[in-house]
Amino acid sequence: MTTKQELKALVYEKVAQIGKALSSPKRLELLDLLAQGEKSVEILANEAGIDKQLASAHLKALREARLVNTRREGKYIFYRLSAQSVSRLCVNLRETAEEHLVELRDALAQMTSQPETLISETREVLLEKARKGEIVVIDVRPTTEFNIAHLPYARSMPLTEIEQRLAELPRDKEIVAYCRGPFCLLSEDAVAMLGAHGFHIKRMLDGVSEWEAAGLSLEHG
Amino acid sequence: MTTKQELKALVYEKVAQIGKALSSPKRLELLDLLAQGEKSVEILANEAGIDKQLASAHLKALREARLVNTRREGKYIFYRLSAQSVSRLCVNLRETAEEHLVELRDALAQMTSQPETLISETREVLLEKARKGEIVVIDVRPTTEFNIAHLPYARSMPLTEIEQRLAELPRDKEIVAYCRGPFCLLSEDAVAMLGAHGFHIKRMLDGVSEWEAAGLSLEHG
DNA sequence: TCTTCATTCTAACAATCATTATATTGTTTT
DNA sequence: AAAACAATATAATGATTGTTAGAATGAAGA
Repeated sequence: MTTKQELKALVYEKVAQIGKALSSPKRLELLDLLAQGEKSVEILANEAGIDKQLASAHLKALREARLVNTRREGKYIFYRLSAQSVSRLCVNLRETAEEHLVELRDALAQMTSQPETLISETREVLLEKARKGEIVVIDVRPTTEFNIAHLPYARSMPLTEIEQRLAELPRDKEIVAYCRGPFCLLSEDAVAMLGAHGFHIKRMLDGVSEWEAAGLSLEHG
Repeated sequence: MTTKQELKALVYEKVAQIGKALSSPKRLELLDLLAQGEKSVEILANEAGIDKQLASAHLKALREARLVNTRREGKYIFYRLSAQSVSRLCVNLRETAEEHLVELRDALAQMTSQPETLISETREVLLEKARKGEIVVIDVRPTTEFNIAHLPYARSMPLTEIEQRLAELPRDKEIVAYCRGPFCLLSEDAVAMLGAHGFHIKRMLDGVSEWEAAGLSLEHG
């Protein structure tokens, strides 16, 4: 028979298993990517900049912690977050890290070349401006990710296509770019590019996870 | 010069550091204890059932992740959570673990000898009943923890003192006991003891962290 | 100085990591 | 159907890191 004390130890062990899953930088990066929608191992490996078998090993750890699920489609295996609560936990972890670790805040500040291009409005104000058409919100992630979920009133404008599609963007309005979240560099690149072409471009750090974790709703499809 | 890619890796590394802090069962137990209020290393070691140098080592890891702070008072060094966001993160981690790991739910169910003594009301209903005096809420943690923070309308009735203080408890009303949280065994013991004496006793799994994380307010002092 | 509380150091052991090589599984071709 | 192929998964490796217990060191108070 298992004593209460042993059960208590077991219970903490299980929670620690989730903690362990969140204790590797690469796994956190994979989770951030998965928060954008389901992806195959190959895509995840490419986007995280690691090789396939390493990605597979990390994904196995995440699967054993039940943070992700899989689905087979032909040769490919698609991974996805097993629930929305997982992305909320990731956001919570990141926010707590940001709150407590100065080095993290410093590194994040260094990642933004032009801090003056960061928007300062609250999410609600931004949403209202977008609704009224006073600003144009562009989603610079790949189209597939946009199609799964995106911010209200956002227009899909993948970083890879921006230069060919400059004509679609207004020159008299402020443009706000966003991407996968505060650690993603896509919107940073978009700001550099559109800024060089003379647009009024700013960026926001939220991705869909952060937006949703703040209690705001997304658009799908 | 550090490239953007290196900064990105650094940033994930820092978040993973928080994850690492949360990846050991003993550290999670220490955090749960600290969520009740500040405690010295010796007290923490005793309550977690480990020796001082091990407690000290784990606390060092938590301190390096900036999840806890210290304060010296004479010979003693008191540790405390560095912010309320830390206990919220712990609750979030535990809830996500509970949601995803069946083994955890099973173990938790086994920890409760009499599942029928678990209350089923929502927090709001319980609060209202306590306000009206329809039930008596008892806090079975040590008095020091009660004094730092406790649930509204709760009465301090440490497990160690219950048997001497039976006369203070009503026999015609439902009594609801709570302790440090869902993994704590104090309220379970209180139910066994008061049940044996013929009281209408139930327990709730919330501790002060869970209560507060649910957006409800606590009483202090 | 002696006692108590806490930390640090050390060393053994266990767990985790990235890498390389090999195996599995399902698809396509013949 | 068998063979070749592509996408993942697993196994084995050495390097690194984490855990733990014991002994030694610090720091404060009596």
